[in-house]
Amino acid sequence: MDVQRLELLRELADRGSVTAVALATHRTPSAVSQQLKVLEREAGLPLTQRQGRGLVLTDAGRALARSATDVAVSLAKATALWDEFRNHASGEVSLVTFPTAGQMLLPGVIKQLGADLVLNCADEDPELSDFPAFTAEYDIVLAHSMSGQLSWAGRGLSVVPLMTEPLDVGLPVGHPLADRAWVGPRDLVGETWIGVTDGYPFERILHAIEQEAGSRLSMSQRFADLALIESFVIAGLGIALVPRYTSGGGQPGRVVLKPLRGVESERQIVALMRPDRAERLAVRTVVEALRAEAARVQQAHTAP
Amino acid sequence: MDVQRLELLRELADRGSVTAVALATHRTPSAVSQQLKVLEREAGLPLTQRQGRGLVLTDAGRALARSATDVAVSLAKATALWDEFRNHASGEVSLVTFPTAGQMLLPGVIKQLGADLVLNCADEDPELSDFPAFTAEYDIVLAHSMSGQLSWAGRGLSVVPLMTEPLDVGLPVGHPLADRAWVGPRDLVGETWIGVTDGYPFERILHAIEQEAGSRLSMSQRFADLALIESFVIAGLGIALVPRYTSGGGQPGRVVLKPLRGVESERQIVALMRPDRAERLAVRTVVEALRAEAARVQQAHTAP
DNA sequence: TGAACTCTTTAGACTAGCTACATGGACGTG
DNA sequence: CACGTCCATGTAGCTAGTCTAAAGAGTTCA
Repeated sequence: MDVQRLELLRELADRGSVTAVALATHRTPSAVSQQLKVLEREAGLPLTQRQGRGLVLTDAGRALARSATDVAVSLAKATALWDEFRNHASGEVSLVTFPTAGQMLLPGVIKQLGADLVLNCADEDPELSDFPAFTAEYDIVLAHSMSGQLSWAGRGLSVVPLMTEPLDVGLPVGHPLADRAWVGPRDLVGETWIGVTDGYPFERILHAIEQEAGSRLSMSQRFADLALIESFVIAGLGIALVPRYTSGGGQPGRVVLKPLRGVESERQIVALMRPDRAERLAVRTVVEALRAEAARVQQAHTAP
Repeated sequence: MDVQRLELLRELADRGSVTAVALATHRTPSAVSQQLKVLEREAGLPLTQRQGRGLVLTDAGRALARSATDVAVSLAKATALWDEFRNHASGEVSLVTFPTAGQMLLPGVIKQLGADLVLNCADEDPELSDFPAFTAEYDIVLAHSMSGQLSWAGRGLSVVPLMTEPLDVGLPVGHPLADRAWVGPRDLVGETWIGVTDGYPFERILHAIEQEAGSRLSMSQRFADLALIESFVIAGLGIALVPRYTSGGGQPGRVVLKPLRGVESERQIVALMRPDRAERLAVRTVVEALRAEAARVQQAHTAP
């Protein structure tokens, strides 16, 4: 029984097609197909079956793929162990982030890391994204969710919480509410809102405000990009929900933030990983740096 | 990083020499040496070092070998899983026992097992043996110890308790104590004992009796083989400690057994295994059969 | 029906790991 | 102190397993 073949099965479970697995593992589809066939012959029972022009796993195949994860985890632990003996987090780590978290955390993280650890970052628009799917492609996926609502639980992924970021109400300078210490749902009725694109997680909070205030909010625009939203707020075209630590990325200091009370208004920022990749020393080092940086950012905002 | 190579390192940790590893894995010493060299180059740090004409592991090597066990365990779990899917415990299982346990349990166990599971048994004299060492060679090692005193704990082995067997005092027919319901340490002063070979675990109990009774026991002979001891008891040459369920293997019914009170007098019979081998479905099946048979034997002795 | 896509088959090349044999220290002995 | 023995390691060549490349077979969609 061979680990490489098991790994291939696991990749197939994650990626869903032989071609995708081949692409990901730098092989030809033929090689993958052959190896899966050998595995199946060794197992003595069908692990895959054709469906249309694609290939899907049988129950047995899925079960085996799941236990292949355990193998990968213990293997990763072993390599991590010897990396620790050399104290030297080797290799490259890839990471995807949604824009605001990247802007908030990554510059500080990269400064923390040593020269022999290369961190390759990319960003993806969060509205469109199925965060867990990215774990196949990247070592670390920075994801966000509303508090409590962990949509990716129970998928067999490692989840490391990094920070909880409050979502404030962003107002233009000179707005009637701008000299208040905080605002509540009832204060916000009648305002024009700059909303987020459908499916974006902030939406839930806007709905909660409507619920509390007992009337619908008027939504003039829908954007995904925070800097764009802020520019509209600054121009006096409406108010918006804005993550507290990330605000001001575009034009610093020109949006007035007011804490929102009466509605739970915060987002969780977490790192999502495949369990085996989470064991790599290099990955663990980056995650630790992310946590440290997140704590630093949070500290910097609460201290003054 | 390759699992096979890790496995080799683990074997080296267990067996202590390249030649032994080669022998055990059906390879030439050269092949083993080459693979270890590759592993060392991959690891980037020395895993072994020469000592005299042999080879010993460095600290890093030992640590890595330990984590190799985890890999082997998860791999064994995976193969066990697919054996379960076929419901078919495949292959051969090897087992060593000390004579009395074998006589008590093995015939019943082998009857329980299906035809497609081959159980290869061997026996070893317990007095001489370092039980854990046998786990390198055999899948299952039947071992015994006095209650509580588990000499093999913490060596990273799987231990499955099978039964606790009382150790009674064996008397010849017509002995003055033969009509008593039980005997205590003070009853035994002045008797001539047939003892066990030095280092044999029963010895502890004899010492405890001496302690309780406050005088030394006179020990006329020292044997390892139970049938031999019993033949001496039957001949009226002395009395002896005899495991209750195993007694009478030679000449049934001619030794009178009396429970011993006032001194804890029992032995634990356990199955010892390497953790990875313990995961194999075939091995688990045999262990289960052993437990069932042990329970049956114990039942048969307590019911009437 | 044919174009596009996916998996599989086949044939051939390459490479990793094995054996066989030779080499070089370390230990024990006459 | 030289000799045989034991153990690990180099070297050369072979084999088996795994890859690529190219053709084939089945499915989907226009």
